Amino acid sequence: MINSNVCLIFAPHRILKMATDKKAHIMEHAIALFAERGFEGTSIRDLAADASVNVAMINYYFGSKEKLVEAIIEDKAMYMKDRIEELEANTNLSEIEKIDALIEDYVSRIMAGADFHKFLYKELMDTKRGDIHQFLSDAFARNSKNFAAIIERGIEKKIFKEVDSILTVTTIIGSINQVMISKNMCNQILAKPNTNDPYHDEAFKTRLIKHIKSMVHAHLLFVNL
Amino acid sequence: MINSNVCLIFAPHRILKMATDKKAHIMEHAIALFAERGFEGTSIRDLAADASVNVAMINYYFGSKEKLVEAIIEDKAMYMKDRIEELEANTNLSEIEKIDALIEDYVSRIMAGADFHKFLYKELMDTKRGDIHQFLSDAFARNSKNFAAIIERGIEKKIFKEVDSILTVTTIIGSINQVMISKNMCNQILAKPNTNDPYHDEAFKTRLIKHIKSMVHAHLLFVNL
DNA sequence: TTGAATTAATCAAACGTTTGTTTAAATTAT
DNA sequence: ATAATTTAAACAAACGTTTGATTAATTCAA
Repeated sequence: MINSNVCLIFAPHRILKMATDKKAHIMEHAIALFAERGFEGTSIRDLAADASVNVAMINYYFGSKEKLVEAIIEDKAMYMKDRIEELEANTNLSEIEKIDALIEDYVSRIMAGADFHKFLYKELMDTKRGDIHQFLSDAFARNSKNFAAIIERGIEKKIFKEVDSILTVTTIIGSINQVMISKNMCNQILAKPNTNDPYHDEAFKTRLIKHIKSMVHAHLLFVNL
Repeated sequence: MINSNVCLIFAPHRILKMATDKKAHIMEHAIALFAERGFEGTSIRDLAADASVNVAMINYYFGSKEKLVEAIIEDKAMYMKDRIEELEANTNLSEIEKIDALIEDYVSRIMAGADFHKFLYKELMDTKRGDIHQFLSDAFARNSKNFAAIIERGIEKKIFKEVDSILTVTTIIGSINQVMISKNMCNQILAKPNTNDPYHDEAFKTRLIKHIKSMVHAHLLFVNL
C-alpha cells in the first residue's frame, strides 16, 4: 500500500524532473529575494537558507550566481515574447481592440509575476551586468516599438489622432510599472493597509485596466463617450 | 605678494567650507555610482577611487556607507519638497494650469537630476534599508496624493471629467519614470545612438512635456482641440 | 609676531567578516 | 556498482570599517 503510494508520487517521469523541479524551486526563491533586496544585496547563503538547500547547490545546479540570473531570464523568456506579433498579424481586430487586448495582457501578466517583473526592472536599471542590461534594453525597446507600430497603423487609417506613438506606449507601460515599484507605496496611494497585496487583487487590476484604457481612448480616439 | 594671495584664496569662510565641499564631492560621485551599480554593487573602494579620495574618508566624513545614503537623501530633501503645496494655495491659476505647471516642473527637475532620481527609485524599490524605504514610500505617496487633490478640485468644479485621480497622477509620474529607467533603452526607442544623452536634450524634454500634457488634457478636459 | 599646543584632515595598512566558489567525503538513486 | 546528489568544511578574495602615524591648519599664550 505505502509502496504503491510512494511509486505513484515518485513516478519515473517525476524523478527525471527532480533536478528541474529543484532548479525551479531555487529560481523561485531567487526571484523573490532579488526583487526585494537586489542581486548584490542577496548572498548565496541568504538564498540557500530561504530555499532550504545547501549553499553548494546553487553553484552545482547553475554554475555561478550570475549564471543563475541568466537561467532565470532564459527560463522566463517566454514571458517577454508577448502577444504583440500575434496581434499585429490578426486582421480581424481593429487597432483599438488590439491596444485594449495588450493593456489587459500587460497588466495581467505583470501583476501575476510581480516579483519577476521587479527583478527584471532592477536588472534593466543596473548596468553592472552589462550583457543582461543590453539584452533587456533590446527586448523592452523592441516590444515598445512593435506596440507603437500598431498605433502608427491606426494613425495611417485616420482612426487615431496624430499622437507621439512611442511615448504613448511609454505612458501605458510606465503607468503599470509605477504601481509595481513598491507594494508599500502602492498601498499608501490606494489607502490600503500594509498587509494588503495589491498585486493579487482582482478589483485593483480591473481598476487599473479601466483607467489606462480610458486615458488611451481619450488620447487616441476622435469620438469621446 | 604671495602671502596676500594665499590669504585671499584661503579666506576664513573658505576654509570652514572645505569639509562641506569635500562631502558634497563624495556625495556627487556616490549618487552617480549608486544610480548605475546600486548600493551593494558599489564598494567603498570603488567610490573612493572614483572620487579620488582615500577609502577612510567616507567613514571619516559620513560615519558609515549606509549613513552616506541617508546624508544624500537629507541633503537633497528640498528636491522632494516640490511645488505642489505652493500651487495648491495659488488661486490665480486654474486647475489645468496647475497641472501643466507640475508636469513641466517634474520633467525638468527629474531630468536635471537624472542620476539622483535613479538612485532614489532604486532605494524606493529596495526593502533592504527599511527606514529609507519607508521614508521614500511616504514621501512619494504624499506627493501623489497632493497632486491628486488638485485633480479632485477640478472634478468638483465640473471642469474635469470624473477620472480616477490617483491613477491619473500615477500615469503622469510613471510616464516620466519610464524614460528614466535606462539611458540605453531610452535611446533605442528614440532611435538615437548610445552616445546620445537624452536627459540633457532640450528637444526631448519639450517633446515629453508636450506628450504628457496632450494625454492628460484629452483625459481630463471635456473640449478637445 | 612667534612658537608651542591643539585640532582637523589624510593616509597606508590591517582588522575581522562576509562574499562566491570549490573540495572531498558522504549519501542516495538507479 | 555506478552515477548523481547532498553535505560540511575550507578557500581566497573582497567587503566595510578601524587603526595609528603623519601632515596641515588653527588657536592662543607669551
